[in-house]
This record gives sequence, C-alpha cells and structure tokens, in this order.
Amino acid sequence: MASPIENHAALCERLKSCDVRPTPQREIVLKVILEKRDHPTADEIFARVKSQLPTISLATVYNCLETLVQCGLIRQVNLERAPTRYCPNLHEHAHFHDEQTGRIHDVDLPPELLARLHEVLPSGFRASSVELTFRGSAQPSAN
Amino acid sequence: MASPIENHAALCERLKSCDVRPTPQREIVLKVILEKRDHPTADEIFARVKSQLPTISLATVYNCLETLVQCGLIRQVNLERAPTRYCPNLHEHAHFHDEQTGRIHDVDLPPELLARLHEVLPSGFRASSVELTFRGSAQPSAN
DNA sequence: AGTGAGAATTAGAATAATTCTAATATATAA
DNA sequence: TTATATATTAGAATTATTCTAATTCTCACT
Repeated sequence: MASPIENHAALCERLKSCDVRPTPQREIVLKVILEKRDHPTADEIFARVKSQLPTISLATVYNCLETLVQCGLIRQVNLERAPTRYCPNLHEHAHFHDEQTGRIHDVDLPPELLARLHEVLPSGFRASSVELTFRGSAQPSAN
Repeated sequence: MASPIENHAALCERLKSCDVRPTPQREIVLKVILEKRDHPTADEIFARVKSQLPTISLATVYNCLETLVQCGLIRQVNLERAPTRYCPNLHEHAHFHDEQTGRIHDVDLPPELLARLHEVLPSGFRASSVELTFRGSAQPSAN
C-alpha cells in the first residue's frame, strides 16, 4: 500500500548515486522520510530516527537533511514562519496548507501548467525552481 | 517617478478604512513601506522608521506589521529560512528570488493564469490565497 | 475641554529553530 | 594498514520573533 520499503542496499545506492557517503545516519534519515508520505519537521524526523539509532544527535539530523535536500533526494517545504518541513515526493507538485488542521497536502502539477508558469517570467529571468503554495481549507469530502 | 508620497491624511484614511486606529507608529511603518518598492525585513523597516520616530521599539514595528498584513495593506513574503520580508505591492504577483544577489523581484501574474492555478486543486479544496515563488538568476539584460 | 475604558506602545526577557564549534570517530583511497 | 578527508556529536551560540507587564495613548462620551 505505502511506498516500497527501502532496504539497506537500495538506500546506499541512492546515496552513492548522488556522490554522498552512505553513513548509517544518512541512510536512516532518508529511510524514515521515504517510508511515510507526510511532511515531518526536523524534530519529528529526529524522534523517528532516534528510535532506531538512539545515539544520533539533532545536529546530525540537520546535517543529513541538508545533504539530502542538496542532492535532490528529498524536498524542503517552508511555510510561513513555521519550522521547515521535509517532503519525500519528488514529482512536480504544489502544496496545500490547510489553515484549519495545519495539515499539508501534495497537489499534482500538470507539466504544461508548470511550463505556463515559467512563461510569465520577464526575459532575462531563468528560474531553476518554482514553489507554489495554496492556503485555505479542505472539505473532508471523502478523504 | 516612485509611488506617490502618502501624506498624513491619506495614510490615516487607509488605516481607518480597515478599522485600525491610526497611530503615529502604524502610520510611519506603513509610509516607509509604501514609499519604496522593495521588500524590507522587519529590521530594515525598524531602521527606516527610527530615523523619523526615534522612540519606536522593535516590538511595535512587529505589532504594526502584523496589523497591516492582517488588514491587507501590505503583504508578507517568506523565503526559505530568511527573515520575513514585507511587500507594498498589492497586485496579484509572484516573487522571483535571485540566488546570486539575494534580491527579490515582483513578477506580474495574469488573472487567467491565477485562475488556472486554482483549477489544479482537487474537489473539496478551497484556497484563499496562493503563493508563487521562483528561484534562479536574473540576467542583468537592461535593468 | 475632561474623563474613563480599552487598545497600543515600550523595554527587555523569553522562546525556539537552526547553526556553529571543536573534539572525536568513521569511511575510503592509496 | 594507514592517512586524509569527511561525518558525527554535545552543547553553546545565534537570531528572528513573541511574550510580559508596566506605561501611555486614543477616542467615544460627557
């Protein structure tokens, strides 16, 4: 049902393919993010990782997250002034921030719409990434 | 050339029309934001305001900014983990964050594109606001 | 014009996410 | 195996922002 459970070898491969040394810490940080399709904060990730590797420090979690974001294995989501959240979904997508519940939902972005977005840029502007965030409320229609 | 200089009466009117008490502090905070088309941080606003009202405190600047954002007289821009910035431009627009210079540029959004964006939301999702941010570099073509 | 009640301002302390520091441990190439 | 660069660690430091509690102001009503 959920995303496939990444095993040790697969996780190492992912890291190595990005020229990142596969340390146990990085591996577990990546694993806990991939195995749940939510948007945890560094603190939440720290808690999840700690249950499997109790000696890890928060600073390491931050270091690992920075590395993983830099090499594109996870994404970073910044909403308002709230703590940074991390996102396993690498497809092009927007975020919907439900103001009632605080929950974050992924919203798929059709490629052609993404292309349209880039077209609004004045000449001379080249964007390497776009961030799109909706704020509002989601009816619990049939979730 | 720049935006029209708001005088005392006009600024008061703006505030009153939002059911906000027109205090000298709010008036000057609003004024310094309106009179320059950039995206200052609270600290920068504090500095600008202080030269005209040296007794103002940073807490008041934060309070004023919160009030002005809430009543829609200015906008808030959150980029990455950087300090919140404030924006006098109330037209629908996106932000382009130049990674080289750190500068923020406003990018106009055609209303029909804005409408298209709302269409990607699954049924049951109602967005009250959209935030669109590009990150990249801007050629200094003919700025 | 004077007054009272609620609202705004103030200085400084408190908070909280994140980054830094410097010492120790680990991974990998030679 | 060993050297070297890289990663991890605990805790201190930083920094934007919020909170606190005392003071001052604004404005509706006399």
